[in-house]
Amino acid sequence: MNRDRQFKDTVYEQLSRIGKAVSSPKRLELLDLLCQGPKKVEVLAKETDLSVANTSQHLQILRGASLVESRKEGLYVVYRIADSDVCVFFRSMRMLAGRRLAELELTVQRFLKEREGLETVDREELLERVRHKSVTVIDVRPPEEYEAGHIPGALSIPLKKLQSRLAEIPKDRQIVAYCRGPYCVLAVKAVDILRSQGYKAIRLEDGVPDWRARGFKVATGSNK
Amino acid sequence: MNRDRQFKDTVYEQLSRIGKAVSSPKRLELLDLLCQGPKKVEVLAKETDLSVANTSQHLQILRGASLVESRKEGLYVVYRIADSDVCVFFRSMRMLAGRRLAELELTVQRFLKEREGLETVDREELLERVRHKSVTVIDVRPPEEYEAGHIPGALSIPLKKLQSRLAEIPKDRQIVAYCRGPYCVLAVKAVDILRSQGYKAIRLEDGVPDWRARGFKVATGSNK
DNA sequence: CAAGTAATCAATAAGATAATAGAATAGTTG
DNA sequence: CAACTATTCTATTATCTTATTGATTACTTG
Repeated sequence: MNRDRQFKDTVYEQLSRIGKAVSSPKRLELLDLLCQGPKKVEVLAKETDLSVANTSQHLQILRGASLVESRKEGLYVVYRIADSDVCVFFRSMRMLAGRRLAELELTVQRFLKEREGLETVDREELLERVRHKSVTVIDVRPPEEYEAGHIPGALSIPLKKLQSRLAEIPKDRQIVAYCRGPYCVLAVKAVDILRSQGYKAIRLEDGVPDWRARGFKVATGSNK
Repeated sequence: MNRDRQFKDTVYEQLSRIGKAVSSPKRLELLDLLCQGPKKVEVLAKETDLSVANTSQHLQILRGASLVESRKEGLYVVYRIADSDVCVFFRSMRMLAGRRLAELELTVQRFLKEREGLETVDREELLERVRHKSVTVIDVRPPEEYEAGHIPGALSIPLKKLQSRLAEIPKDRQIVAYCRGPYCVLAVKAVDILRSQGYKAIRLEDGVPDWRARGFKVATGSNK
């Protein structure tokens, strides 16, 4: 029955290729970023605080596991998620971690929740309001990510430009800011800024992958 | 902006605990087995062809990632999945691998499919027949796994006992054998044996976790 | 076609991981 | 309470991983 053992070893060896790919914190960060849209190596390196060489190596490991693909575009190499299933998988991993790892919840509580004053908004309710456009939604991610996919009706106001573009935001309506997902800090900061300016602002934890996973439509392209 | 970096590092570090846990082939095999039901260390060691000491270590790593739990029961330590979400996650990983990794598909084709003569049964159709009990379903896993959860109406006939219990299986009906899932060899062997004895037997790729994931009921306990 | 740029490759050192074997522990049974 | 059993712990070795650095490749652009 040695043939069975060999078969099993090969099968689980293959499965573990996916596991190995997602066993490094930096590769998970890269994957999370790529779930927001395609990106050049340089950008990924900057976002993750890695050297370009190191980023490149991690990306090749992800590519080896068929989780991402790369294509030379002009002077740059652009990496992208190989299949939307990869984002679904990443999300299921993120949610499992969120539910099972107490330390993770704690880290987030300390960093994000304290700033928002632990506001308890009903998420489903908030999503409904976003869906029915009864609130002003702003997407504070970099513009390329907005273009790659955003919540329909959302305004693209990257965090970096927020201060200078406050005039575009109505002061009398409820503002909802979102970014890459529950572990992204952009929307948290946006809410900080908006509130200090007297806006009624709130953060939506979900990112575009979460929005999509709920079966809601995602818009692409610039808002002109 | 160093505080942000620290936060991100902590978050992805946490996420990677799950990734590290599923980055070893042997741990994946253990997880797959535990998704079939709770098991003693000894049994897990035998099933995976690992030494007991080595098995114990791997199990502790899985426990460190909160994927499994252990409890001393009499003379033995019994390990079990910590939460059914873990099986859902494992399944999503298995399916991602199945879809993305060509080598995996190839390995399975070579080992399993050739024996079944590459029979092309419509899986949905087969599941329907199993669901409506218009076929005789046999569960060829060890009895403990059957007791921990099985397809309603299935007969428990462990592969080891199949030869001696052929009399219990009606010869005029279609027989469907299932085991742990798509990468388990038990049902393949059962079908081999049954066919050689003149039965109209076929293998169902799905295991109990897949059955459950489709929203179908799972029965527990022995069949008396 | 030379200079410049983005990405990758190669070599290394530090650190983590896995299997093994033997010792130790905790609990059970005679 | 001594012998036994299942599991875990410890130490060791061999094997991977990761980050770093500097060199190299593949393109583009002047």
